[in-house]
Parts: sequence; C-alpha cells; structure tokens
Amino acid sequence: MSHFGRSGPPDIVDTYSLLVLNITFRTTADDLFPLFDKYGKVVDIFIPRDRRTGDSRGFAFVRYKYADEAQKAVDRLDGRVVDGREITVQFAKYGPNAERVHKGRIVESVPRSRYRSQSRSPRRRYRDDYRDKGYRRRSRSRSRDRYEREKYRARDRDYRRRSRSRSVSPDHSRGRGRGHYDDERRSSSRSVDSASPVRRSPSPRRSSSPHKNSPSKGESPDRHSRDGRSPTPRSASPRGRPAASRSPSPRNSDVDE
DNA sequence: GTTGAGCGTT
Repeated sequence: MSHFGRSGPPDIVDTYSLLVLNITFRTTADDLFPLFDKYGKVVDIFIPRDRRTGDSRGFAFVRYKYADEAQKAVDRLDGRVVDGREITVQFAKYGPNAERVHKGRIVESVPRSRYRSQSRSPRRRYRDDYRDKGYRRRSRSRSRDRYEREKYRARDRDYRRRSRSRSVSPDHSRGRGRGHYDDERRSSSRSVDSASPVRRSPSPRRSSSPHKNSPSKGESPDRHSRDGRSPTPRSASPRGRPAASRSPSPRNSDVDE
C-alpha cells in the first residue's frame, strides 16, 4: 500500500529508502509526504501496519529518487519533531526482501533463482514469516504486556491468597485440647469447609442493578421484562432450545404472579 | 484510549 495508490512496491530500482523511526502511531504517509517531498523527489512512502489491528507500527519507509536528496532529507528531517514526537530518519539497512542495502540503495540482492534449485530456500509463506519475525517483534508495547501480566499476576495472587487462607487454618497444628473444643472447632471447620473451598461470593451486595439509572419513582422495571416477551430472548427460536439441562428455574412456567 | 525498539507492502 503505497501512498500513491499502487499495490506493493512500485519500483525499487534506483530508489533510496529511508527509514523513519519514532513517529507517532497516528502519523500517516500523508503527513510525512509533504515533509519529505520538500527535500527531494519522493517516490513512495510506505508505513508498515499491523495486520491484525491495522495500526501503524511507529515507523515508515520513505523512498527517494536520488541519494543526494535522501541524504539531505536525512540530515534535515532527522530529529525533527513531527506530531509532537522526534522522528529518526536514517537510511534503510535492509531491503523489502531482506536484501542488503547500502545508503538506502540495494547493493546485494538475494539470488533466488540459484536457491530455487536447491531446497535451501523453503517456501516461507507470509504466515511463516510473520510467525517468525512478526510475533517476536511484537514486543512493541511493553506497557501493554505489563498490563496483561499484571492482570495475570493479580489472578495468581488471588488464587494464592485463597490457598493460603486454608493453610492458615490452625486446626491442623492444634493437636492439643481436643475436648468439647473439638466440637466447636468441627463446627467452625465445617463452616469454613463449606464456605471456603467451594466458592466465595466476591460481591456480597445484593446490588443486582448496575444501571446508572436510578428510578426514584416506584416503577417496576422487572414488570417490563415479565410483561414483555420471553425473559431470555437469546435466539430467534425461543422453542428451539436444544439444551434441556439449561433450566435455571423450571417453575418459571408455574410462576404466575 | 493506551504503547516506543526497530527495518517494509501485492
């Protein structure tokens, strides 16, 4: 996707690619085009984007027609603040096909015709390539990963805490004084046993209406539900319920109220 | 709505 509407690389011959780093994630080729075009003839501008989300990766490739212009652009645009961020302009080191590039110009191309004969060149599809490089380079968002990790850790912590709760039980260590106290302990243990390992209600509140709407009037919203159609309009076929075991309240039909 | 080392598309 080039800025010129062409598909793929227009013509990498006699073109000098510049790598623009540190650009904002919102910066597009349209924003970089005028800046780079001012210093020379820009052949094409390409900004790699994530295939999953489609977001910019934060860097772009600007191809100039002449090396001197590219050099000038690098010298003039390198360190320029674009969109509130300092961009880094430098010559590309590698080409689109992993070719060695010198000053943005491809000086060494991969001899695919030669390797074609040999099985040394495995047919790496886009998927494979992506899985090899893309995912590894995916650590572009450290904060996000950290956030996810934090979440995970929180869960782990909760889990651990629950486990510890049981371990803390002194009844295990208390092997002394087992008189009538035993009864009490048993009672307590039983209580804890049936409350701890099973499942603890994280929300003891009866607030079952998270709606921010606070009807001061004595309106009955449930009436709407009841009076309305089926309380569980999950599918277009209310009768086509293949799950017979999914009846939370079998007396729903009985309930007249 | 967020992020930030790096090298690319039909």
